[in-house]
Amino acid sequence: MRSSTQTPRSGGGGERFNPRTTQKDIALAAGVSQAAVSLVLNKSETPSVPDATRARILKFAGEMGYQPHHPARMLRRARTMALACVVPDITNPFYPGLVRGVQSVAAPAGYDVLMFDTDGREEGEARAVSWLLQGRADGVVGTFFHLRVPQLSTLAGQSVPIVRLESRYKAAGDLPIDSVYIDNAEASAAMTRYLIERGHRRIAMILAEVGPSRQRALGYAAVMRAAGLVPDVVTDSRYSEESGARAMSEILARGRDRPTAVFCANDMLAIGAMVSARSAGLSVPDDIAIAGFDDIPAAKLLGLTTVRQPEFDLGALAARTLLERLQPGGLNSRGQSRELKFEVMTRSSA
Amino acid sequence: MRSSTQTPRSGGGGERFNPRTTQKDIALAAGVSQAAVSLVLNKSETPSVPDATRARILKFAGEMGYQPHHPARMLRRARTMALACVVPDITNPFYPGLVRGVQSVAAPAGYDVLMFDTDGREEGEARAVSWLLQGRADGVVGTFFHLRVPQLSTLAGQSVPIVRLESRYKAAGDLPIDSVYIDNAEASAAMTRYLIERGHRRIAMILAEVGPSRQRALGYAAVMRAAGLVPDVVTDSRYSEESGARAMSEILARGRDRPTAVFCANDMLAIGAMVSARSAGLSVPDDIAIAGFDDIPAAKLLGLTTVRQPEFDLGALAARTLLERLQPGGLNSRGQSRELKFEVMTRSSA
DNA sequence: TTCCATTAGTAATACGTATAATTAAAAGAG
DNA sequence: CTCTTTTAATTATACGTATTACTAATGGAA
Repeated sequence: MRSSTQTPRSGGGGERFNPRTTQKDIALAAGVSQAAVSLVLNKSETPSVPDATRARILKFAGEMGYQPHHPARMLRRARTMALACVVPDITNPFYPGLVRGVQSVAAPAGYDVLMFDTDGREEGEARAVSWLLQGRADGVVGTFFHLRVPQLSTLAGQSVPIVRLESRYKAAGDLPIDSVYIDNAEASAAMTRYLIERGHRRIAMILAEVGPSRQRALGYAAVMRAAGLVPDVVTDSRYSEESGARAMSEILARGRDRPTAVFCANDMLAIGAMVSARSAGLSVPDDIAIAGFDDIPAAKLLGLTTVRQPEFDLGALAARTLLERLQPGGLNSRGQSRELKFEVMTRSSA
Repeated sequence: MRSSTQTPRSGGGGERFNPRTTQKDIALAAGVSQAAVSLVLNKSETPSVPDATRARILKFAGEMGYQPHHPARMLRRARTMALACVVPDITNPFYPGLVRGVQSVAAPAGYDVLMFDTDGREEGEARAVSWLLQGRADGVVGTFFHLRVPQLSTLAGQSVPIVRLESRYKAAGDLPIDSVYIDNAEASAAMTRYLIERGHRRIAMILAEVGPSRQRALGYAAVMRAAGLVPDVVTDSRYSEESGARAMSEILARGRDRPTAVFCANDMLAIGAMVSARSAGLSVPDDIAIAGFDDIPAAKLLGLTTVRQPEFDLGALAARTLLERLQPGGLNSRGQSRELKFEVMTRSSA
């Protein structure tokens, strides 16, 4: 019999790292089989294990600091207990808000939240999909600017439910792809009406190339035309401060017949526009009014008039929808599209 | 022989979900063993597999849309290819910045980034540790307000390297626990000197109970005393806007002999303080000057004088440190403490 | 005594992958 | 023609867990 000291397999080179405690180790210590350990650790009632043995196993598990090995569990249970959030840009404070909403529902249900940043580009979204195809999450909350249902169907076809953050109602399909949204066109229309009420006639809109800009532009243009005004749209590439500043400079470069109000497709653009206008020596809102979309935390601080999108609630609703899908049989129903309400937040910038 | 249609095991109940393609499926299709498939897919040169077979395997893998099963890989390789970020509060924009820094290094190296929110409470930090003990990440970048090295050593003892975000130089220990920091006491001293230079004599400081407040208070108090002034500290519970507003109300309630400047332990507190001062009818900086710490994006927009902490670079440095640790033999060296430089950003609020 | 039910477990297997150990066949050396 | 080497693979195993199917021992009923 070899020496029975407690150092299982520490190499000769001064290793000071303990190997992880497994169910096998506990089984050995308690003189039972690994299966017995697994039963005791997982089931609250174990008919086949008497209380004495049960207690012994639990005692050793505690003493040896047992922690279940997550990767092994994922493999065995075919469940990762994780939900993924696919977002275009974590830097945009709208998305951390969304993620918190997801977390607020996921955490109590025992789910982790993973984040994947697509950078708003098609290639990034494609990478997100193949990343998810590797079985990393049980469900996805995602903002996809480029991919449509066909490209997402590979994922949904692998029984990974998806909830998209959309900009309008989406008809149901066969696959477990749901959506949550606020009516972006109507929200945009409401903001445009507000600006017109405030007496503005020349109202420009700054858009980005992708994402919800299309719906937001639709509502704006409809109201403008209905009021006998001419829509005036400037499109820059991204939803960033830089894009907003650039678009605003372009607008200001027009000189005297420039608009009296600028409605930006999101708050990041609006902040960029504000900074640009101020550094051109203009006062907001006296010389030029500015409005945004999303109501990120900074909007309140800056007095930015904007459309409040309930990002936390959208995230929470999306997560709840996913959890329903993950119940037994939850994958069989058709896609749902769930609407939440927006609110026009009137502040000092318009 | 049973029917050999391509529908492996679709239940009778109208299932429309494909099972995932595994190496075994490819092996079957290509008429080789699973091991051959694994070799071809993982090694760029396979002496034992001729080019023809290799090509056939790759062709089938492509056609069948093979994606490696991440959980199985984690189990087999004993590597998760993920780094964890443990943060007190994702809502504080300092931390998304840190996370982006981590991602900027992790992603090119093939690592995912997981986020865990401790809510700044000891219990949350403990939960983070046991979560990590389940083998979910290969390394950790963490901000721990409560846990000290002994509590973290279980993790480090499991060969999970840790990089702490610290507020000062930390002496090396035996375990693979490193730290990155800016000299918080010195940064705080610099800001205090700046406020004194600007003519302030009655300077208060708003602190939170935990975290870097101690070091920041130290630098402030030292400079105040050296200038023959009396340190004046108000401590609230958290690093939040609400705490800042509450502390500021308390200060303003003092009436006429209130301070002329308030230095807040971070920007969230400072923003709360600003809002509170303004809603009390005071002008910033004319009636009361306000300074913060961190330089979150909103600080620039609001004109908040603050200490710039290079959060992105801190995250990137932390991630690089982890990746070094994850190289073979990287766990054997002693803990390092790496310093980055701060900068006092003077804006309109002070 | 024989049979069955209960008690208290254990052995075996599967999840998908990576890799070490092994082998069968073909090619070349002597 | 035999022996060795190379080629082209295969088989077996392990990672840690969960679960199904099985078994050995005991106790009581008929």
